[in-house]
Amino acid sequence: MTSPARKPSRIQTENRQRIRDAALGLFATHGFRGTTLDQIADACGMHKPNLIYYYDSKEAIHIDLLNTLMEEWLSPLGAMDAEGDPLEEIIGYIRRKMEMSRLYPRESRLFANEIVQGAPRMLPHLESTLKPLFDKQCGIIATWMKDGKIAEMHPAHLIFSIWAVTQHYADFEAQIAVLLPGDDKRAKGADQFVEMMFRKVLTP
Amino acid sequence: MTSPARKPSRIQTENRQRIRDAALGLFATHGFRGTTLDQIADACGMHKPNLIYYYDSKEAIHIDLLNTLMEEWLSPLGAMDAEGDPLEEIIGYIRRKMEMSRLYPRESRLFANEIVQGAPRMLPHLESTLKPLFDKQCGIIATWMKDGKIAEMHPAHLIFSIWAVTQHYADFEAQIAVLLPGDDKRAKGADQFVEMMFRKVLTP
DNA sequence: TCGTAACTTTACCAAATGGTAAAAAACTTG
DNA sequence: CAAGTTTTTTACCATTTGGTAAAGTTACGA
Repeated sequence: MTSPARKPSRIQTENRQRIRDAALGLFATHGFRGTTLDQIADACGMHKPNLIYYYDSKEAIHIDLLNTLMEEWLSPLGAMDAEGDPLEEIIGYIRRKMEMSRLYPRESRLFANEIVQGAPRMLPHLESTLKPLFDKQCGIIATWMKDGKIAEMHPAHLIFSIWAVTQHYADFEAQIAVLLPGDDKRAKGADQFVEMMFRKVLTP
Repeated sequence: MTSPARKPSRIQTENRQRIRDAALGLFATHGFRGTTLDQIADACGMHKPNLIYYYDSKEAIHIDLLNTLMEEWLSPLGAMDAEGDPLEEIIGYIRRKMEMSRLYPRESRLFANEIVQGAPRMLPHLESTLKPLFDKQCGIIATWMKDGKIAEMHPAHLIFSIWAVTQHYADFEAQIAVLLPGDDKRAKGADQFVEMMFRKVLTP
């Protein structure tokens, strides 16, 4: 009873992408319930029933977005290499996370919304995809610590604090913009601060 | 044209509180648009029109919540005392923030939702209430640094990182629960990690 | 180029939702 | 306890919203 699953046409690929791009911005700033199909249709210059032609439902768009983006969102974590220099591997990870916060704030906020609200559509994905990767990288970090390459601490909480600090700049940008106006050197100052902070924490 | 503004009756005070309490939990987990008046009415055992008797609109409930809670939410920041011991003042602040993350996760998520979505109903309040306090406390921290009591760094980014790390435990609890199961000693481990981390960062 | 499959548009619908009107009930106070 | 005020309930409404039906249009391979 499953559909033939033929290769999607050029138009299909393009339009699905247009929909995802429009939906990403809207879901990120208004949340799932706060975004309407009409808004998405407007934002990508399509008509509402056309959306449903490409996606079964509003929820299907949301789920597809989460699934599509999760992979690349997590890729920097997996890039931490057990063979590399411990301190530089972690600092490199932090730099990439800061860069992502700046380049992809929509993605950051999409996940922030989802998880703040209890991850109703992502919990299984967290279990199956994030958890194993997380455990593996925690293991690598633990080894580095045992070998005395970096200071000893709870690896999981270390990763939490990296996520918290780096993503904060994307997720809470509205607040930061009020408290630290004059956006010129804000990003640079943030980068420098965060790197200094974690270097200090990680140095044995 | 303003109403007489008589002292609210006992029933009024009680019922407004009931409404706020129910709405807090719902707004925190489903966001503003994701929460319906019917849900709030259900959660506090009242009928929908009764809510409107006490609050002009759904938005009025939300705004009242934000305004009511902002004060106590920020109070620990203001409690940092210029006369106290610098390191212990900041660590004390961090401890209070961790405690609040544990005791009042609903409040934390309410603000997280609001700010992730661009603070549509709170921007003026951030400008008028948070900004002055923030600037003042940044000044105190800067003085401590100049006096060599704690390590030198950008005070604003220091506060951001404290907010990020402490609130992360409330706002992203769903994710943390997946990645670090066995909730027994989680809170204690988090407290110890965060305190260790900032002590290290702040020590000159 | 012709026929068919893929895609788009128009018109529509049922349910959900924020809110109102007004009657009924409960409480307060002289 | 009676009169007036506050609070609660019932019935209702207009709009919004996710989604459908089906006709119309375009793209594309034989």
